[in-house]
Amino acid sequence: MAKEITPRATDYARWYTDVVLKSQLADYSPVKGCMVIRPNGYALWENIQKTLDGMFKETGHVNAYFPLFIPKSFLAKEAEHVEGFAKECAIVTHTRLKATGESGHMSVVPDPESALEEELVVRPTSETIIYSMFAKWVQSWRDLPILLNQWANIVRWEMRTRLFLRTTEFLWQEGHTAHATHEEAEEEVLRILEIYRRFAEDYLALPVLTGVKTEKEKFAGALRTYAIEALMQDGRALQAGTSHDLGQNFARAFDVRFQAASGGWEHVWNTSWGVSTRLIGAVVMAHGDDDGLILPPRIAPLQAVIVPIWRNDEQQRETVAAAREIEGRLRRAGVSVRVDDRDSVNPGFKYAEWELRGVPLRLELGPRDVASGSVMAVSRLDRSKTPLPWDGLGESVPALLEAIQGALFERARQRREETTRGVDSWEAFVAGVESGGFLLARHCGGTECEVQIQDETKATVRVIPPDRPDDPGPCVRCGAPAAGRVVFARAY
RNA sequence: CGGGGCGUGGCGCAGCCUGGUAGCGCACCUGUUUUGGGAGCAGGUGGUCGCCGGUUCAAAUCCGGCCGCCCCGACCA
Repeated sequence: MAKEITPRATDYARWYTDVVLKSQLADYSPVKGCMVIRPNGYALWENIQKTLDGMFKETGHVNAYFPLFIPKSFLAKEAEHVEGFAKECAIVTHTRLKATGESGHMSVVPDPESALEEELVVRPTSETIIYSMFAKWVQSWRDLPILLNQWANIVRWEMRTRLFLRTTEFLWQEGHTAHATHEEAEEEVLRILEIYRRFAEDYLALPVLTGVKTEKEKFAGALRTYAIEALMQDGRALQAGTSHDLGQNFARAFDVRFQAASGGWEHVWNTSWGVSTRLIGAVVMAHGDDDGLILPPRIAPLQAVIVPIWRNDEQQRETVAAAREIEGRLRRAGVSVRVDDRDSVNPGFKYAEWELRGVPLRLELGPRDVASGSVMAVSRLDRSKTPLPWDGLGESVPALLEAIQGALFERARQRREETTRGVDSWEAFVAGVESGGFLLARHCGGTECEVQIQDETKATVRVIPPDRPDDPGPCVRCGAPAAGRVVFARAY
């Protein structure tokens, strides 16, 4: 049929692209590297936003909005930050176009008269512009902490892009805070990391490892970067969220100072943290199958679809009426549900279409079910069927949805457990990288050695686990003494 | 930036080598029979063949130039 999806086993990358396009999460745009997030995809993002936004607000954060354009000079103020982002900034040089050419061959070019005195960078991230404002707003220790978040779009001119996982423009949230002490900032960074972990696991059903990034992998300008790392079905890791302890690096660059209770002037301690629309890609890759998306019920825009089935006009009236009645009950029970009563396609087509879109639960309602006062619930996970009596649907359906949520997480967790293992020799390491998954290996901590490993195997240190047990031994690559193990994998 | 592939109805492709009425599948429209796993039959709509130029009586096809996109690598959430 027209909706064929490349099987995962044939070509995982193509499978991913097929699923994203065919389930109508997104489409390619006329501009290279950019994508259109279609209603199916945007609804997912809205659910992600709603939940995370609530978690941020519960922990005292407030939303604000800073401009898209940043003075070019700002990017140069923090040494490591320039290094990290200079190569991928879009830059605005003119403020208007002018028409050229003759009729029939008209074109537009930047009007040389309108060249900007100071060119503007389209934000690749907002530390610089936000901390320039903090400098203005902070005077006293009483002004701290500042706990801000913004929902925004940003632009990073990457060389190679992939739907949701890496696009030129993407949507994200970026939290930015300022604190009086390093301890307080570090607490904040860990609080957010925990929010990310909880969100990934409890809502996206994505088991994640948390930990610290190495010097090589940390955010440009940070003292230290924490991250959550998820594992995709093909055995590659995906960084799903980061939380940075920025120390006083930006505070010094932008002169964000406050007068302490003791009277002296001190620089603030900043943190920044973010997750992006990449999370949608993570959900697709972690849970989907050869029939399409599988969405975790807690963030699925549509949790259940009711498919009435009929053979004649009378049955059609009967089953559709019953479907509407059930739809009403489920809505009152807080379930996101709709009836698919289209007469233009047959039930089999509807099954395939809703499976492609990842709706967790299908409720089939034919004459037999109407006669018995029940519906046939079919799980998107494994197509297992459960007949449910109409009485009690307000409880049985939410219970089934929760069961699917749990099973989805458990399945992903098992996949990770099965492909997470310790390796001690370089041979085992190389072979392990090839077969995918997380490798627990000793590493000396040297950046050069880490680069060497990446060059040779494409694997990188994903995280250094927190509170890792002492497990001294030789570095898996260079043999130098290592205190313990870190997590390696090939990553997206 | 390096390597590979591709631009032909909405989508996926054939035709190009060897120039001569633009074709197939899906989708779409109409009718009809269907409807518990992607329906059958009949009839239909829709294309300046990526763009510019050249050769020729004649170009989707041959030649030159340009543009764009996708995939693989280095950079990255």
